[in-house]
Amino acid sequence: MNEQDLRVIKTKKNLQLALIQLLKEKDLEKIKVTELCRLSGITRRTFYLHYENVRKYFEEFIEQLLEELEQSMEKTTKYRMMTNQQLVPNMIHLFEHVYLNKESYQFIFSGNSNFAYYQMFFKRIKVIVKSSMELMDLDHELTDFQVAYQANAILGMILEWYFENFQKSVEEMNRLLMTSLRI
Amino acid sequence: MNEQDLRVIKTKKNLQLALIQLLKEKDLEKIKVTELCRLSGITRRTFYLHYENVRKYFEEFIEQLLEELEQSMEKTTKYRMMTNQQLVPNMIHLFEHVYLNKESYQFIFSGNSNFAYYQMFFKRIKVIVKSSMELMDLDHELTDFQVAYQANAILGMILEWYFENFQKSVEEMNRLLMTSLRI
DNA sequence: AAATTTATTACACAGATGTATAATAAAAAT
DNA sequence: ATTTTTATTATACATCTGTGTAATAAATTT
Repeated sequence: MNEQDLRVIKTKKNLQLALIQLLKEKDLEKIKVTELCRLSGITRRTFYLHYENVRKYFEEFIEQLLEELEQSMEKTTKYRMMTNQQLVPNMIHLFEHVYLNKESYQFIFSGNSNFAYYQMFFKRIKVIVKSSMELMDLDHELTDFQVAYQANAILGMILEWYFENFQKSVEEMNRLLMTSLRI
Repeated sequence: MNEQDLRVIKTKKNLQLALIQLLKEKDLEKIKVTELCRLSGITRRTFYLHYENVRKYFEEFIEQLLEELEQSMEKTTKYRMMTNQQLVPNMIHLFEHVYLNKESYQFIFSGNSNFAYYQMFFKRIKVIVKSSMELMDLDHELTDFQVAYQANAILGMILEWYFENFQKSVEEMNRLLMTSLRI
């Protein structure tokens, strides 16, 4: 499959439009390949030529989010390095990114979602947190478990935010993260 | 449905035996209701009279694990309260419980698993961590987000342990948790 | 603009899901 | 021990999944 081929691009665009619409209407687990294809006007056979199953399709969808998330977190680290300042709430861009992509996170964190998606976040945030921790704590030797601890702690706050239906503001979340980091 | 009814008990027992066997043979997502029923000698109709779908069935299975997990974590807190000692590695019983139930956790944390199962752990550990934090830090006012942070941090270590295929010993995990708690 | 490549379709099939209905058999209540 | 209750079964049906094959049409290459 040539991802540059106009036909492929068109197919995937139609598929994504259908997905976004269906996500507004119904639960993740209720979205069938059949329906996705009917709505996007492609045949099921075409879908299966691209993806093994629905989960693999969503993973591609999520990969796009991860790119953005990475950029927003690196923004924070880079700024700290350049100005050599201590971390303050308005330097954090993570929650801003999450809030802007609320709808997507709403389906990723839903109970019907697949654990593989969460793992994608866990793994990516670990990489980011690790390089950030290494830059800040040059003297300490870091284990993978300390990184996993910190990375998942942050994910815990996002998850809690999701459970509270994103009621707290981005600024409030930034402040809350700071208090936990200082404990 | 009367859960005490001998017929129900028999049905569920047969189902669980079939599940455990199938989990050894194949991936979680590959286990079909049809197969589960064929192996346990019950009809598919009976299965659906008890559970909405496979996920709901697993949730019941996991609930049993959560009971044990809760007890092992409370053991730690209670001992601390009684002896009024500072937390030391050999007081932690959490990882011991996880290790003993390795097989179960292996399927809960697999990529094919459902995020709902993880959420069950998240929610339960939050409750436990909260009461533990409140007992220790009587002066501080706790937000749900601080609790979520700590609870998920611990889950992060378990998750990392799973990814490393439980190579580290229970004692090592206890020590590793201590270092992260002190950061 | 014509030839070539290849993504998409149309159609078909075995097996799975989820649900409905009446018949049956096993347990509980009397 | 008999009656009553109800969990389980047998059977059937519409819909969905995942895959195979040959025909078609759209894009790329020449």
